[in-house]
Amino acid sequence: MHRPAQLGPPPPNPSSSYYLANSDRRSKPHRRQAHRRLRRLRQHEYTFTSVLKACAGLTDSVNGTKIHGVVTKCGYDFNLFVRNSLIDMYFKLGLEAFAYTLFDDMPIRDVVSWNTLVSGYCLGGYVDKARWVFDQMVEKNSVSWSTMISGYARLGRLEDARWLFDAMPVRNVVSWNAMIAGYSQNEKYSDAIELFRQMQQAGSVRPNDVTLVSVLPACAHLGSLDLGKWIDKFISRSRMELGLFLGNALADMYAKCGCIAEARQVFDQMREKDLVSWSIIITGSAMHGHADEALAYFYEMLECGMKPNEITFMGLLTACTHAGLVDKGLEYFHVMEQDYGVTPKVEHYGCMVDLLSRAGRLEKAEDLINSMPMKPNVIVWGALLGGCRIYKDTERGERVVQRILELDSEHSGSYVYLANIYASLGRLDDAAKCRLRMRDNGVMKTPGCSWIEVDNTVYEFFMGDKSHPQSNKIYSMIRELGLKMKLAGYKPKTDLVMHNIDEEEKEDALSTHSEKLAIAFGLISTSEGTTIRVVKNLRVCNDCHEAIKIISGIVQRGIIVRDRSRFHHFNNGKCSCNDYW
DNA sequence: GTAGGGTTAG
Repeated sequence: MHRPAQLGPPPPNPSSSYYLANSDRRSKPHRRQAHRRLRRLRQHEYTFTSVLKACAGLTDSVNGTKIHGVVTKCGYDFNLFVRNSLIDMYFKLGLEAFAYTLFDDMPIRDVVSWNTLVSGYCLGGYVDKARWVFDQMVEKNSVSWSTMISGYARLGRLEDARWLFDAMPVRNVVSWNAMIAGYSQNEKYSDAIELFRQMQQAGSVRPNDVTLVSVLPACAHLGSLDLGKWIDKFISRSRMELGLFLGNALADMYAKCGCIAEARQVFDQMREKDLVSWSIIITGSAMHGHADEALAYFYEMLECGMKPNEITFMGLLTACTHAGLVDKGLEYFHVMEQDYGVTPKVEHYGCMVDLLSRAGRLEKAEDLINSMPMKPNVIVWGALLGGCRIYKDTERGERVVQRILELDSEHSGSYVYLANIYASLGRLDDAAKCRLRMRDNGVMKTPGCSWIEVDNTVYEFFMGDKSHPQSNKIYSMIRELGLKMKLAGYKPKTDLVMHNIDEEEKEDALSTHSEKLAIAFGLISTSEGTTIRVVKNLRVCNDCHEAIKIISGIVQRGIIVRDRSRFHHFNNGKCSCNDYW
């Protein structure tokens, strides 16, 4: 690739591949000669186009421009294929001006040329321009449609994407993949899964590895283990190769659905592993609280000659956080830049503040924030606020709240925290004022929401939700459990609930938290002994954590809850996090 | 064999 001069002298007039095909039919030797010339031409074409493609993929603008020079010198720059590749390369290198000039100078243009232009506009973020060109195109093929669809999807304009998807005459795998990936990458996970189901119902197109790589993250986020397992079987059934992307996506799905053992199995099974694979298995172990394994994987990875990046260190630091390994965490934090050349980002500082705050070292956490080379964000301060809440350091907490509200006047957690502190200090007027201010500013608390999958369907529950058709049964299950739990000595931890309601209402509010509803639904709709798996969008509250521990003992079932930051495996009245989270 | 679809953290 770096010595394109070796290509040898070009055929006399390479841009004339069109006439070559129809000329020189006078005699056999002539025809043979022409044939040979054509073949040589194609060979050069092929070499140029694939080298240009490589430059585009590697974003290697130095070699890209060099090869453009060679192409011109050999007289190939008006060859249709080569010209298309050149334009595409320049778009992908971000050198739009070159691409436009080349496009304008084309003697002939085909669908591919126009598709390249549309794709180039999309890459530059000019979707509306792309759409204008697309609408003008007389001849369109499925590539044109898919290009437009993913152009919209990349910018989050899913409705426009979907409109085109529905409008296109013939859909192939790539069109389906583009739309599914669009949903998946814009966090519309249920839509991604729904469309995947429609794809199978349509039956005309068989999903390929790319389809699955787009659906698996959706399963991972929603905790849709049934579908994930089905995909795993589908992979072995159709003898698909477990390549890097597919293996990574599958392992991550298992890890995020609470099956760390299966994740490890997939990981071990993969013949090739890259940095992403290692990061997945390290982060996965961390989420399950298996800090030792996360660290072991880290060292194994180093032995394989992999260089850790910022994501790898996020995994390591969260592993330390969830296991309370403060000193280890500090050690890695210091070493990451010195020994591995990975500069800590805000996220890493956030992780460290979290680690220190949870361990009760609030002073040190605050010092760390003040020593940050960049501006601390709401997440970093929020981690400290969490510590203040656990260790009831109200003085520091108030100070932190001020800083948070300076950054984000709509930070709901701060208002709730402040109101609760005032209330617990008996300053009910201040508490009321705080809540009023919250309402006046239009601050909305993120509603707690839990998902559970039963019979291939993911059900969603909000706090106090009564929209489920089996609502009555769910609530009587909760009442029944409540009685048994009281007998087992459980007392609701009402101190973190809003203070403007009385004790009985507080208990009620607690008992209808979304995770409890989901668990109750799981209990009535699955057979005895089945493990219950719930995913929650926020962190599990203290009371729910206690309650679920007891429930797991009463019903003799494993209950696995994934909250915003980690996994809790409840069994026989205990939780895998050892109450440290 | 020039154009379109893909995994990890926050």
